[in-house]
Amino acid sequence: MGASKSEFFSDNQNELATLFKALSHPARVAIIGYLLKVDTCICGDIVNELPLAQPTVSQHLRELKNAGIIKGTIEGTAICYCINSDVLKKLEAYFSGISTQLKNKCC
Amino acid sequence: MGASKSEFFSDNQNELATLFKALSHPARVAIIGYLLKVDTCICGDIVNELPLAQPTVSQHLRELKNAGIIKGTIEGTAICYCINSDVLKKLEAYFSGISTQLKNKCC
DNA sequence: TTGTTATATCGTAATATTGCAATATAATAA
DNA sequence: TTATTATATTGCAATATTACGATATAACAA
Repeated sequence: MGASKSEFFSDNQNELATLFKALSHPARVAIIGYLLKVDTCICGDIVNELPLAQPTVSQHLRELKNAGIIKGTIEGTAICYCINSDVLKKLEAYFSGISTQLKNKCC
Repeated sequence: MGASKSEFFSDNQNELATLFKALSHPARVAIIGYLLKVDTCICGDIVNELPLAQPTVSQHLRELKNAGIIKGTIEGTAICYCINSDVLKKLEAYFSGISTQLKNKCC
């Protein structure tokens, strides 16, 4: 097969899985780290930061954008990418919720 | 190609990507949700909770275990799975760290 | 022993991901 | 206009993931 049976799972489960999939490659984790490190959102040098060819970086950026984790707006010749803080707050809430639930467990 | 160039990224980036990959399928998100819901760690009925065949569920459990997100110990005929809270705390810390860094940003 | 129950592994088909060369597009500069 | 620069898209090969039937294993029951 190869295709996930996503129709059998809840919207929330599918949404979370999509976000995690977007973050499931070290290049994309590195992109997030770089966007956090630079002070501004104007950043046209992500390609130079990564050990990958330009089309590959572009593909990774698109996956992060499709998942809603980053936003990109055209800024003249360059494109300005920045983190979508709403989505990352949702993920933070997911894990802090898990942490709360784990407090009373046996292991 | 198909193989990630993980050797070009840091250990931390690769570790995070591995954890996110383990969570990047709705069935595995559902397994985590179920393990949180049940009170005890003795849980031999994960297969019945999911709309997937037994070998498929076993495969998903193995991926979660390989990533270190869950632990499984033999309990007679059944196997007792439970969440590895250390790993989830690491993920919680990752996102709360991001949230802190985002406070001073422009978007 | 044989049967049953719970879970894992094997094998394989369908599909998805990764990476990049080649090429396209789109904005600005000369 | 013709460059140049920045980014995206196309096409394709290599590899990984997903799913499950068939089968194996391992513990316990009769």
